[in-house]
Amino acid sequence: MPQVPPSSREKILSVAEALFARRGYTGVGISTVAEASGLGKSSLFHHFPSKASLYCAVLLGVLARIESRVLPALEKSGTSEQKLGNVVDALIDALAEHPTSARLLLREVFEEPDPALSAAPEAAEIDARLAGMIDGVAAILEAGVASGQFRKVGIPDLLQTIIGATVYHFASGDFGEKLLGASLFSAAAVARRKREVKTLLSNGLMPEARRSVAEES
Amino acid sequence: MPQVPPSSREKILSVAEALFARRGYTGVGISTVAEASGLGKSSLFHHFPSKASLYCAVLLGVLARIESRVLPALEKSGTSEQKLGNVVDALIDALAEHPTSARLLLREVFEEPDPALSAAPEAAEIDARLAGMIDGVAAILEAGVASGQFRKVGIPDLLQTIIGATVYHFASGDFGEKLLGASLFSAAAVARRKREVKTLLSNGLMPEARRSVAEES
DNA sequence: GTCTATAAGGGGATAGAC
DNA sequence: GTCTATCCCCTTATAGAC
Repeated sequence: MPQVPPSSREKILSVAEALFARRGYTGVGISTVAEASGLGKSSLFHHFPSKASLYCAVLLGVLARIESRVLPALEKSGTSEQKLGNVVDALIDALAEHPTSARLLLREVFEEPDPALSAAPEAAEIDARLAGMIDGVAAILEAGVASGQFRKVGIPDLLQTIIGATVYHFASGDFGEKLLGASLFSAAAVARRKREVKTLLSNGLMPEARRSVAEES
Repeated sequence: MPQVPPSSREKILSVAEALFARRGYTGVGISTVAEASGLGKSSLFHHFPSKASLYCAVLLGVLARIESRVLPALEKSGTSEQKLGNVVDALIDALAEHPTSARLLLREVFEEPDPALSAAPEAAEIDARLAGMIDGVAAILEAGVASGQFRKVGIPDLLQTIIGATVYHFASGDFGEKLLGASLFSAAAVARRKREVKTLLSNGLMPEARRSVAEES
């Protein structure tokens, strides 16, 4: 957290992140971001040359925050189950840290990008960094299947399920909170989410009749 | 499928469904829908009084298609595992039937609705019908836990996981296809998705050391 | 680094001819 | 039931004063 008052650039980025997460790229106008930042419309263009570049800057910041948790977790050693658990913990911590992260990530993953956005020079980098993290998780799953620690499972399908269980979950906003009857982001809800996802995966991926007396809370 | 050429209204609905699914409510203009339908902008307003009402009409059509498969599946009897499997099959069939369905549903579930949309009279009905299906699935899960056929699991969290594994999966578009290396909607991909999701859930929800020699393809 | 002013175009929606 | 023409507002972006 900044000890000094945030620069205009930081203020714009944080305001834009909140708005883009809620309403999407096309749903937010530059003027809205400017007003919420306490600036005039055209002052914004002094800091970011275009709306698309502002959006990309927001997204790169989100990716950096996620990577700072997930990439170290990918390096940890242990059984395949432990390694997968570490990554799930790290990813969920990352997504729970800022309520905007999962929403922006989910949009990036399923939404057809605006022409202005796909033309942006940062677009390729964003894709590559996302793909890098996914490849890291895929490697853990593949090793687990190859070593017999996980049953034979479709890796891409499992990746999709993991993304759904994490990114979608923390992106689900009011709908998810209505379903849970409570905040998605409270410490208790985040801890429960980690436990539920890891337990489902551990049990669901177990290769044979090797179930121990797993932790039944 | 229609034996007669589609009416303008049907043409508009199908065109709008494709566009809204890809680009979202704010990402699609009325003029785009009109042109793609082979009509002028204002002819569209003869069929739908506003953009919001067109969007709601699209969404209600999607919901009707999903309900036509999921609601009957909710009535089938069997073990909890069989009942859950039937619903997952039905839901995946429904989402695989039209590539637009999952995208529109996912938007509905995670996106902040445009003011014009939340003000629409159909909004409450859309929410209610979505909630109805979710309640039906929740009832199956609760009965399974209560009877000991499923281990003790957080129902809302599990619902979120199921939504992620189905709705998110079929909404993931190019990203998902790049991950799978093939179409999300081919008969083979759909069948595999059903199998992977049902197997993960069956194994993951099993209460104790009761694993049989589950089908390893 | 922020502002006012303006450009140039697109948005949803309406009126009225045919 | 479809069209042309129009209204008014909001959009991104630029120019230039302070």
